Amino acid sequence: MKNSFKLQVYELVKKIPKGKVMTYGQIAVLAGKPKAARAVGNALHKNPDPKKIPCQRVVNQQGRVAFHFAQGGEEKQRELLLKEGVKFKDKLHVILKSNV
DNA sequence: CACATGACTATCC
DNA sequence: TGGATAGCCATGT
Repeated sequence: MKNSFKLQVYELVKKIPKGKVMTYGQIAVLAGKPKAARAVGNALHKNPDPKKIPCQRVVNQQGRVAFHFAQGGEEKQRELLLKEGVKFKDKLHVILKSNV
């Protein structure tokens, strides 16, 4: 296994542009498995390179951030994302799309 | 190889 | 609208 599904997830996550966030489902689709959102989260859960993988830019369908389990400073990451241009609806909820 | 686990999503009540 | 349940997929033991 050289190109495991999770490896693709890492690549996709690392390719997330600054000031933007991706949902697990979206990443799963890009990886080729629209239903593998769980596997995506699992892949990030292993997170071999949390310093290189902006898992904080990866949120769930609700827009809820997941870095609660990531590098440990959720508030710090929140400010970091805010600096990048990511707007937060709430402390743990980012604005994915203005779908009102 | 089979079972158990997990940072999800969609559907139902 | 919100909580609970079921379904799907990959990884690790």
